[in-house]
Amino acid sequence: MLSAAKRLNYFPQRHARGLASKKSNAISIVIPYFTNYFFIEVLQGVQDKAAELSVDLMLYGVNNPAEAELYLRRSLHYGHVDGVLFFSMNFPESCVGRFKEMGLPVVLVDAYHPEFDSLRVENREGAHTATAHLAQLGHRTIGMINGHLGAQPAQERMAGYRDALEEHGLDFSMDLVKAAPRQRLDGFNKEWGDTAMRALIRNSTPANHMTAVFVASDVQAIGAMGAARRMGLRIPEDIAMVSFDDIELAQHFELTTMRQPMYHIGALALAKVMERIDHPEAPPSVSTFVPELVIRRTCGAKESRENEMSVLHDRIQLEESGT
Amino acid sequence: MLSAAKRLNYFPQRHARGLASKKSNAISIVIPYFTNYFFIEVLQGVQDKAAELSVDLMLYGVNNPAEAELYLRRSLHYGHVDGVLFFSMNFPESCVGRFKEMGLPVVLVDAYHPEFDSLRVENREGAHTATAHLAQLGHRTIGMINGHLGAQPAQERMAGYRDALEEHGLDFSMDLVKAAPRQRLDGFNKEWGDTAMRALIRNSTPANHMTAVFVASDVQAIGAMGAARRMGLRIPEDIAMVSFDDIELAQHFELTTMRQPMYHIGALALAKVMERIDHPEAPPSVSTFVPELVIRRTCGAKESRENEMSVLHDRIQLEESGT
DNA sequence: TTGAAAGCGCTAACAG
DNA sequence: CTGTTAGCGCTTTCAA
Repeated sequence: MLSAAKRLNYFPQRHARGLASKKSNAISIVIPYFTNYFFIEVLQGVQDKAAELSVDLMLYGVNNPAEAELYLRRSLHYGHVDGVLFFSMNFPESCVGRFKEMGLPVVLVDAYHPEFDSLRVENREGAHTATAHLAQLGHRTIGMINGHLGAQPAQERMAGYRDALEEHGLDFSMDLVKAAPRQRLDGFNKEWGDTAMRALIRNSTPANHMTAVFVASDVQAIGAMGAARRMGLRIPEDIAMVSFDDIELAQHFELTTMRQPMYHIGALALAKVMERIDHPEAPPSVSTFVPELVIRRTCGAKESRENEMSVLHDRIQLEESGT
Repeated sequence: MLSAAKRLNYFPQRHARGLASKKSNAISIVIPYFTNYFFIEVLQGVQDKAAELSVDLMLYGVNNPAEAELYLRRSLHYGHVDGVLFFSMNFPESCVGRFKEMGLPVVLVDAYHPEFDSLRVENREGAHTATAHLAQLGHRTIGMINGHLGAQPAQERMAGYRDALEEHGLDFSMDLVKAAPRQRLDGFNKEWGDTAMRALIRNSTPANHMTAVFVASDVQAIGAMGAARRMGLRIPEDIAMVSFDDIELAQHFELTTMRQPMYHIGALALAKVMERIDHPEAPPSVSTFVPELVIRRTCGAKESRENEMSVLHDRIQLEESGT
């Protein structure tokens, strides 16, 4: 007879069920700066996948590194979450052991640790492609606007930039690289793009005339374009530019940029934790996304084969590697 | 002796505590389109306040009206949440009774219902101010680019637009209003801004020449500016424009716009649910924010007294009204 | 197969 | 004031 009552408008009580079954059907997501357009688009992917699988999402936005650790510990101890998605930050070494002991699944997004599943973007390769594109267009003095070097993506993108310069026999010099100081969003914001661009333009001498710049993110590129305009320089005629991310706005600004399948990354990240929950013993897997060059106006390459017509064709390499 | 063990690295188990105490220390937030810049900024406020008060946030992004109701019911039945923040949608009448019965606190943001706490933005008054500003600048034919009329803010903003026209002895005509069809983000997106602007410009005749437009949101305004530029019209010289929201990007585009204190709204919303949890019997309260005109470039008013210098001075009227 | 009983780890109410 | 105990509403296990 109880089952009869259950049939109609009955929902299990979450805490009771959680206590008894030791499962919560929720995932916590620890993410920096979700005010950043990049993360928004990733979040959308996570959210849609979560809805599809009916898992609840606990949102922890972290505004500084200390908070990240706090939220991780909370996710652990509360035991209220079946897994965690950890975004774009260095996973604190101090937490590795505890997560392993408790068997709490973690998937790192845009980050890496040998002990956990991860979902990486080939920042280095992407930056290389971007810079090489500029070099192939004939530019000999290519600057770079970067984020704070404490951020892993910033380091990787600089490495790729450097690779490309070397490959094309161009000199690398920190005079041409404007890395952000520690600041809001690790410098991945319009303001730093603006400031850095002005500095780059001021530094440019007739002897060493900068004609192109690789910008580590689209948001910075937007700021940089503003700065160039105000200083009377045209993009791409005076300074060619390629950036990174391909956020929604990139199209509006006609940015040539390295596309990251953000929505897709988010969705896959969620799918991965769920998978890991079901198969705790599988060896850590790493999925790698390689960003794609999308040619629009800012790079000055008129002839564009891929251009807007390019279908979003995520080249995903999935390599499962044993422990 | 147990208390000794508790002292060191002990965290209560969430579900056990929840079961026993019937409290979860979590709030669910039901929000549409969080991919919209407006909501992002609000969310940031909610999140920061939540961190401050150590409450957890369950994120439910709704992509269509049916989902909203689903998530509400889930929040209710699961009993896993101490309150809910409901954003910018019509609160389903079918849920009112159940929330009241269960005594689950709700606060509506940018929405209204007599039974619940709410936190409203004076859309109508804001739209009025925006349109009146244009009229005072001498414009006689002022168009409007709006979102989908099913959305409450869209209706209210149109009403305010209409008020201002009447007040200045100008004719209201649906020929001058481009309301979005039902679509992504209720038409509050760049694409609709673009489309609507083109339509408005095409419709403009020498006899009835549109010289200004009130745009219901900044994002749409960005699209609209693109359209105008492509059609060879200058903003503000050929078409003056004022929009709504004052998202971060508004500054970059030099939009004259109605500022809403989004971060503040988010933070206050969270504070309100917490307050309501502690005082379930207090009569529903409604807090009203009135948007402020921020004069930048797009309206063509060269002389700007307020301008960028205007301090963010949220005029908040708090009127507590009995049931 | 179906139904009763024993916890899950806490909090709250109660007794000492 | 401190220590003990009875549930909270489920799932799981075990007996019928």
